[in-house]
Amino acid sequence: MTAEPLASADPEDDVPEQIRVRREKRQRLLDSGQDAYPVRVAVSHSIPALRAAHPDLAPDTATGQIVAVAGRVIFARNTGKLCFATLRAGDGSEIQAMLSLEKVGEERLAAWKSDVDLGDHIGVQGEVITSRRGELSILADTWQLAAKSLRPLPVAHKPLGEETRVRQRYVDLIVRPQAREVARLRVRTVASLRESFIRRDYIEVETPMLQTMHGGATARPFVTHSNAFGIDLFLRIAPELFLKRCVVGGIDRVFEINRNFRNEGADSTHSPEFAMLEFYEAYADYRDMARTTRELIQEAAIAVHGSLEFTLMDGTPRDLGGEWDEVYVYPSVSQAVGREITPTTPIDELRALCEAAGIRHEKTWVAGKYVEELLEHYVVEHLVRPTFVYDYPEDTSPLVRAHRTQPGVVEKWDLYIAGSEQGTGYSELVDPVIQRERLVAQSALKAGGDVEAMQVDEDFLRALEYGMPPSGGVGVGIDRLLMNLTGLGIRETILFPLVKPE
RNA sequence: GGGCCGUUAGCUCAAUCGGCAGAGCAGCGGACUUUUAAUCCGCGGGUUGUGGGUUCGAGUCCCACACGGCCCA
Repeated sequence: MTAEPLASADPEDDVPEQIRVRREKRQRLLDSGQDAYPVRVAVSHSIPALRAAHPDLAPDTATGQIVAVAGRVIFARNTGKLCFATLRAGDGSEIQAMLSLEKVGEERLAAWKSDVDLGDHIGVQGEVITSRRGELSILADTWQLAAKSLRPLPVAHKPLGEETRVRQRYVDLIVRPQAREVARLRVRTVASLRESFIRRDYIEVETPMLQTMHGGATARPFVTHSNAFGIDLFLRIAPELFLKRCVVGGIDRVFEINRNFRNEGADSTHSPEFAMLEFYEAYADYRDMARTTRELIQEAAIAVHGSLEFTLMDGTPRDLGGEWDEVYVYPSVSQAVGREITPTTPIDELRALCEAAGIRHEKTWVAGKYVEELLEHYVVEHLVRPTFVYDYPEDTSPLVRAHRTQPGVVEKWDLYIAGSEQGTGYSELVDPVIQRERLVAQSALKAGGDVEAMQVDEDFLRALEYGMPPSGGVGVGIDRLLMNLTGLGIRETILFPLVKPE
């Protein structure tokens, strides 16, 4: 991949000065028989390993240990006969390289000054020492370029603009230690979830991302096309219907952590593609699932912060400890509006309450939708501690089982942390006849133009007809969970969020 | 979808009433054997998001578009 760029595509004189200078340095190296991108550079120790091996050497110590290390030059201070450079490794750890005239000789010192720029990867071999100021350093006997950087790094001490951070995450990762930390935090969170599931005898599965029917949630899907089958396919909006097929098949405890795609707006809390955890457990109900969900999140918090009480990156304290609060939809709305609201409250009355509260509404709404909006307006925004909100209206939850004692209510909870939705859990609807009725009703909405309504998935219904054991199911947004564990925006927790092309 | 704000050097940002487009860092040349955002001397670096318009003169005013941010729906 060494082809010269087309002159017309990238005229040499139309390139910023600093890039031109670096290209010239690369060419000069190649012309003199050196390699700007060698296939291999000797490394005997990682930077973090050396740091760990020498935690507190006294200033001006010579260890006698000869090592070879490599890293990216993120800082350089050249003096006449002694040069300093800070090398950074991928994990963010740093070590200083010192290049002296005495050790490397006149030619290599001059080459260092003329060839090496901030951002270059280099390798140095030499003795592990500490400088007079006590900085752990490699006093180089030799050095070589490991990879030439053709673009200047941004200023290390001014925060990079948000758009550049998102569009050029690789640069963000180079210059901002916190960006790398977030990437590692995500892995720790997901690993903790997996470990928690394994301890509970759950099995992880991967179900289709490309689906012939979209279902399992109400959301507008992305549509794509299969040339082989000659049909349109949907990118999944949820794995739910396949995970339930698993439970029918006898995978009694099943979970999946994977991407969902929803063809909807993108803002500071929504991404068109997002990571989702769903899990299902046979012979559990929604209360069992709430307990498991709390434990999973608490275990993740311990894995990430070492404690259930921690401070977010923006300084806000958060406490996920103990049992979590519980509230109930109809009683809490009743209390907020000052009169009893039930599943039989006339829709006109609910609409009037919404109007009185200044809630925007639409004529097509079912009664339960008004109740949920009142809930959101009066109750949810004030939930600070983690809270399970129980027992939702039946007409807004087509896949959920009816409450075992209360008519018009389903066995569903939403989990809120600091006022934002973190997850949802159900006692699943497993009666195939009722499920069919609900899906048929959904498809009628779809025929009426509702792009978010579900389709009648005959194969899913057939699976249910074989008999699905009573089960609980939960969905937890992974990106949301990371936001709740860190205080970051969604564009920070997702490494490469979707952005419009430049 | 609507409203408001923004887009200037590699990066972060200035530029008064419409009057020579600037700073810090980074870069280039020079000095310096213990620096930590080194210091000192000198020097370059711009299609001011794109396209129109007004004007003797536009980064600045007007229109359209693109991208981004905030608020509303």
